[in-house]
Amino acid sequence: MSSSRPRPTLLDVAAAAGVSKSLVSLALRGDPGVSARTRERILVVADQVGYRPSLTARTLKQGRSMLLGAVISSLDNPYHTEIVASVERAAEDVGLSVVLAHGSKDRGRLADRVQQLLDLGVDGLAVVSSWVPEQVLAAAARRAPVVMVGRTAAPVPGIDSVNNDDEQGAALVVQHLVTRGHIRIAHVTSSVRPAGLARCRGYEAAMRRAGLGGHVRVARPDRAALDALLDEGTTAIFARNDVEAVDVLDHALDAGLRVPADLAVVGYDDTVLARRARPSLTSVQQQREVMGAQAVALLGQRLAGRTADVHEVLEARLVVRASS
Amino acid sequence: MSSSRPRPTLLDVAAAAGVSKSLVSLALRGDPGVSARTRERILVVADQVGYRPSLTARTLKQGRSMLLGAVISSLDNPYHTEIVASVERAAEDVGLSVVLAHGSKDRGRLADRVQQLLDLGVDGLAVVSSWVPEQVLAAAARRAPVVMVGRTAAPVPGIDSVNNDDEQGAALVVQHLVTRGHIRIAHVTSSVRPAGLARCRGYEAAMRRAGLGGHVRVARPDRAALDALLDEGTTAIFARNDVEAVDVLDHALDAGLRVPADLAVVGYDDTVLARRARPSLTSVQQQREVMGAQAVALLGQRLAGRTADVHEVLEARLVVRASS
DNA sequence: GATCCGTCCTGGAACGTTCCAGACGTTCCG
DNA sequence: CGGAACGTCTGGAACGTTCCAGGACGGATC
Repeated sequence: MSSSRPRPTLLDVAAAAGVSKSLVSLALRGDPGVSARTRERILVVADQVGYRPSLTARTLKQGRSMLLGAVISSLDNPYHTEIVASVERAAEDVGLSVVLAHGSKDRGRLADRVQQLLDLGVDGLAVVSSWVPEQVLAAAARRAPVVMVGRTAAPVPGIDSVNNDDEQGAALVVQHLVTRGHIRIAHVTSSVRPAGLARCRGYEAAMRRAGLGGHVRVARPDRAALDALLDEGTTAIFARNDVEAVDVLDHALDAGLRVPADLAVVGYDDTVLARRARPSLTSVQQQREVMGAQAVALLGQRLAGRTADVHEVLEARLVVRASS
Repeated sequence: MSSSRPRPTLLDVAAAAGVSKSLVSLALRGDPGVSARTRERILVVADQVGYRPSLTARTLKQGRSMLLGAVISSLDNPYHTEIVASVERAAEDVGLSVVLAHGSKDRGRLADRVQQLLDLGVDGLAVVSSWVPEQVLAAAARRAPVVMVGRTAAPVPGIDSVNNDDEQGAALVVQHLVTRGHIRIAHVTSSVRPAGLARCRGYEAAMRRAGLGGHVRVARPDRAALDALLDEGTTAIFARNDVEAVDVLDHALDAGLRVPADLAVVGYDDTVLARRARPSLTSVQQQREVMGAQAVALLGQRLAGRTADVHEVLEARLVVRASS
C-alpha cells in the first residue's frame, strides 16, 4: 500500500464540486469573495477527496516558500539544538516553517547544505554554526536573507547576526568569583574559534579591571596544564564552555579536591550538562529564546526590504549553582 | 544587498548562450545527445550568469523531489540525533538529501510536521520517534513510503521498520551481570513506551532463563524505590536507558556506595552520556550506522515498488565499561 | 539524385498552483 | 429605464523545469 494513485489536485476538487479550479483555490485560502454556501461545500468536498495543496506548485508560482532554512553544524551540541528549537518556535508564530540541514563541522558539507536549502527555495536562512565559509555566506546572502545566530564570527557584509555578549558573559564570571573571594582565577580553553577568543578577551579584561591582571592564567583543559595551575595555587577555574568545565571538574575530583571548597569551577552556555554535572555547574546563560525570536524578526525585516546590516548583541546572565 | 534581482533561469542561460532552453537543460544534466563543444559552452555561460536550477520547478515537473524527510521528536536526545545523522549519510550515498523536522513530544506538533514534509513533496519519510500517532503514520504511508527507525512501536500496516532487538539487548545485560556473579539484579524504568516495555520483558525472561526468576524486581528510578532495592540487597541495577542509569549512579554515589564494588549499574543506548559518566557506564549499543543504511534501503525498495511490509531487527551489543 | 540514418538541436505541452482580467446576474440609483 | 456597482464566479496565463515529438543538416547508401 505505497503511494499508488496520484494525489488529488485543485482540478479534481473542482470537478467533484462542480466549480472552477480558481474558485476552489480562493475558497481554500479563505478569500472573502466566495459565498459562504459554496465555500462550505468546497471545503467538504476537498476533505472528502483528501485534497492537500502542493507546496511545490505554490512556491513555484508565488516565488516564496514560507520556509526558513536552519543550518547547524552539530546535532549533538545541546547549545546549538536549543537555539534551533527557539528559531523554530519563533518562526511558527509568524506562519513560517523551518527545515533543518546539518553538516557536522565539515566546511564542504555545510556549504553543500546551504546550497541545498537555497535551491529548495527557502525564504531565509538562520545559520547556527561558525563553520560555514564566509564566502558561502556572502553568496547565500545574495539569494536570500541570512542571519547568524548564537555564533560569534567575523561580520560578513550583507548578513545580520544575533549573539550573546561573550566578553560581558566572561566578565560576569570573573566578577562572581571575585566576590566569592577568589584571586587566582584561571581560564581554561582549547578553542581558537571566535566565541572562545572573545570569552578569553573578556576574562583578561575583567581580571585587569579587578586589579588582578597579574593573576591572568590561560591554559588548555588537559591534566598536565590543570596540575600546573593547581600547583600555582589557583582556586577558581573559568572554562570556555560547559563541556570543558566538566572535564575540569572530573580532573579536580580525581585529584582529590573538593568542589567548590578547594576549587571553584564555572562553565559557559548553561547547557543540560551544567545542570546534570555533580556538583552542578555554575554557568553563563544566553537568552536562547530571545535569540530565536530576534533571528526570525531580522529575517522578516530583510524580506520587507531592509538592506543595512544589523547585529544584535544580547546580554548574558550568570546562573550560580553548586560548583562555585 | 539582499535578494534584489530575480535569479537566472534556463531561459536566461539559453539566451546568453544562443541556444534553446531545452538544450541547456539537456547539457546541464549531462545528456549524451549534446555535442561536447556546445555542452562546454553552455556550462561556462551557466556558471557566468550564476545559474542554479530551481528544485521547486524540477520537483513539480518530475513528481519526485529527491528529498527524504526525517521526523524526530527531540533534538536533545543524542540517541535520536545520531540515528538521524546515520540516515543522512546513507541517503547522501544514493543521491538523496534529508530535511529534518522536529516536534518535541507533542503529538499534534509531530503530526503537523509530518504533513508539512509530505506537502513539501518528500519522496520518503524516516520517523525517529515513537510519539507520532499511528493513524498519522498510516495516512502518511498512503502518500509516500514511511519507515520507523530505532523506535519500537506497534507495527502499523504499510510501514516498514528498522530496530534493535530490545529484548535481546536486555538479555545481554542480564547475562553479563550473572557472569559477574550478581544474583539480585533489578530493573529500573520509568517508561510505559514500547521500547521500555520490551527491555523490561527481555530482562524478566533472561532472569527466568538464568534461574533467577525469584529475584525479578522492577522499580522506578526515584530515590525511594532505589533505597528499597538496596535494602533488599540488590547488587546490580539495569536501567532502561543511559539517562536513568546516570540517575541511579548519582543516587548510589550520594548514598555512599562504591560503583561497581557495592553496586553495578548498566544502561542502554550507549549514548555520549555513558562514555562521560563517572564511572563510565556499561551500556547496550545499537548499530546506529547500520540502522540508517537499512532505513534508506527500505525506502528505496518501496519506491521501486515493494508493497509487503518489512521489519528489520538488528542485534544489540554490550559495551562493558567501568560501572559493572 | 533520391532516400535513409544519425547527430544535434528546437518548440510546445505539461506539472499544480496563483492571480489577473473579465463575465454574468442582480440590485440600486438617478 | 439605462447604467453603474456589487457579489460571485471563470478562463487563461504564468512560474521554471522536463520530456516528447519532431526538424535540420550532413553523410552514407542505393
